[in-house]
Amino acid sequence: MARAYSVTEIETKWQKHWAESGLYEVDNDDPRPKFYALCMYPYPSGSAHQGHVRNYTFGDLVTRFQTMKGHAVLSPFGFDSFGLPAENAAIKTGMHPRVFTDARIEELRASVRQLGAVYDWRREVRSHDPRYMRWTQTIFLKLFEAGLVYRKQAPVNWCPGCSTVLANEQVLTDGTCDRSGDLVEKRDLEQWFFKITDYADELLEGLDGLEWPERVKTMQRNWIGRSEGAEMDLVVDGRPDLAITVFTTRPDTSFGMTYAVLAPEHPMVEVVTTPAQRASVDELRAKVAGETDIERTSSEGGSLEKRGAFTGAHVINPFTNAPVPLYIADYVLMGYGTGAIMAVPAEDERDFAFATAHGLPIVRTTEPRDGLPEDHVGAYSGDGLKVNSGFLDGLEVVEAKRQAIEWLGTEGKGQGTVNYRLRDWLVSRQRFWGCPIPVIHCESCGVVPVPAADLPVLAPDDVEFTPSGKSPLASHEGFVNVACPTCQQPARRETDTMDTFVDSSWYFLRFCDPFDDEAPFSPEAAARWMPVDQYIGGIEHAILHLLYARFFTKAIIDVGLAPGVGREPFTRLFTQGMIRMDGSKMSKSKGNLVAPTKYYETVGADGLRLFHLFVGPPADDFDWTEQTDQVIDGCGRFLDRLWRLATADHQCRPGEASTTEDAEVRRATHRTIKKVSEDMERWSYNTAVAQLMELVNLLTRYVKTEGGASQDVLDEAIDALLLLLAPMAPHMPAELYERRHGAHVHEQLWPTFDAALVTAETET
RNA sequence: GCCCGGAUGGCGGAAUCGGCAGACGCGGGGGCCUCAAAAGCCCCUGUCCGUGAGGGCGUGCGGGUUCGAGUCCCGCUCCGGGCACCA
Repeated sequence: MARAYSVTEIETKWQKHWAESGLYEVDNDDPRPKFYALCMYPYPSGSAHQGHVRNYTFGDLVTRFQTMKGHAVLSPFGFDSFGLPAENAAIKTGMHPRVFTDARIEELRASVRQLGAVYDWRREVRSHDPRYMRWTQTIFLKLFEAGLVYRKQAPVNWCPGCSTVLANEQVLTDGTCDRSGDLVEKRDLEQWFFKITDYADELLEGLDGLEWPERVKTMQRNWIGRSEGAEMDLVVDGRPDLAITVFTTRPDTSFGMTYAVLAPEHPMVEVVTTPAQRASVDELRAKVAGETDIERTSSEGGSLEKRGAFTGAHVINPFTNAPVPLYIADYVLMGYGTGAIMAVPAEDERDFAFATAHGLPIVRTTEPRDGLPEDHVGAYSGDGLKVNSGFLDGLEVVEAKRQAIEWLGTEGKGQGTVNYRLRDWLVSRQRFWGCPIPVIHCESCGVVPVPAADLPVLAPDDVEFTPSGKSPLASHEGFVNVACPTCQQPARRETDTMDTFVDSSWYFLRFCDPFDDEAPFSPEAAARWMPVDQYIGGIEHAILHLLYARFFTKAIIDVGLAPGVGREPFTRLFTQGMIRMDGSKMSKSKGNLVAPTKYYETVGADGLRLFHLFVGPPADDFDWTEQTDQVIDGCGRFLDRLWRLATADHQCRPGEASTTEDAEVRRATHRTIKKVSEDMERWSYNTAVAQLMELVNLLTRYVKTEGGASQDVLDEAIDALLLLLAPMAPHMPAELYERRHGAHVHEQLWPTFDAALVTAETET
């Protein structure tokens, strides 16, 4: 499309100006009130795609808007530059991951500049920079010394495609890897963990005070999965020395326990199974061992009879002293609670189904006040009064729970307890392109931290990237063999690297003080800028990154590295919608990217940015369709109309407003300032753009009025338009404002409106 | 199964606190300008009846509250997302 002005010339000119003027570089002693605006730092995958454009358009808008509102805005940029794609490229092409990554960073940085987005580039942080790695490793060791990092042998998620273990959070619901899509296997391996479970309660409670999308908070709550209940010991009948601990959220139903169940992997299975039942128990255990989690948890997992087996043993119900049979069943999971349950078929759906299939008794312990309906079948898990429950009879469920727990404590048979779905964070990865875990294994001294003076531990460059499925680090003798820092005897270096989510769990703190070479950051600098006032990113990080970063911030404070810093890092979170094309997410892997580049030549970065703001609510997904190019052209047309309006030689009357039309235009101008200001605060950019379009439409008619427009009224309106548009589509307003006033639009204060002019004329 | 969202013209969407439904844009139709086209400018564009003035209907479906409901309440349908043998 033909444009009213020279897009490329103007955009290049202003991008150069912003880079050179230092307007968006802020120092830590800046006297203005602070505002920390942050987009989630990207994995450098090459030139920016539409998802980036959308993200950085929002972020840049916030930065420029808050600057015009008089804030010192910290707006940094960096790169989450460790990760698997670079290593896979190395295996494929032989190119070192650093060379590959640095080139991708260069591309992304350039294309972000082309968008007209402004940052304090002096503060750039890259995960793989030794100056950053040093502090990632320092923090790791601080957490290690504080007991928040530990090593243990555990059944872990192994992704064959990535040749490494994964955190629970990286395994999708269907049991596949969130990166490669491969089916994840269980392997028993010695691995490194962060004790995120120590923070489960704080991570849960902290959510209440955050201005985050409700669904993100809900997802985190579900993921943490807190449930209150009780643990109690069930003594094995005839073996007073043996007891099985079970967890229940319904201790009030204990009198209705008619059997108990162990997870097939439970260590007690071996001990209690009678010779007569050995065969059927082993058969079920073998079946379960051969199944993936999906097969096991699928509801079509076979008939219920086949999914459980009697162990031959009985356990004593502590409330009734009666023995009940002990089963194993695949519906009880070793990974949750104690791996064993008391079964109350009358008040639990799964227990009911299992009891029915195995002919086990069902004893009701809760009656709703109005009784159960005649046709009621199955379990009843609602409120009511206790029956068949000894000393609990007649009590409400809540009170019965309390008294049952109290009784367990008095009798020494159990206690109230809380269980979480959240597991500790598995952070070790058997990969090369990540931050090395800075410890040394010594036969006599055990696990020895690398001394601070020797940090950072860097991976050697002379390694071979072969598709062997093994980390190049493990086979590099020069890297592995090292003297123990404590006893000087030959020792071996740890060859695992950290999950890249560790890097992204503290980068926002480093941005506050990125030049510090004495510490990860100075606590004063972090306290000055933190928390992030507006965090912007994709919904895909709702659990992983956002949960880890919250945990890390708290842990860093608790090990003494960040006194005075708030415990919640992100006050306000905005999650932008996805861009879809043909029904699936627009992404490099789907191969359905629409490169932004071609639009820079037609409608410019301004036009493309305006499109992303205008297309719909920022939080909603949108579909890239055949119509999209026409809408983008429409945004370019709007910019043209404004350009012509501001530059054409209109036949104007000099001086102030005098006609009805003048008054109407003045009112419209001030209403627009009010509306756009409000819309900016509430993330309603699509309506803000619409409001600007309305004013341009009105002015287009106004300059054609009989007798001419008032020069003052027109100037006021056009200046307002340029100021309001400046955070959204920054180049063109910068150019016009300079031509009109010889000043920089982004250095002006955000316009205010005259309250007397915005009250609509009342009609009945 | 449980928990969140959502459903408005041909399309994307607007209506912020219960007060003119459809702002703004795209698409479509007509006109001006032009030798012609592009660009630009102007007008129309929910739907049905009517030549017209005008009128009927209309925010997924069925009820309700209210002077007044896209918006609030009750009961559904469909779509999207999250969680899911979690004891």
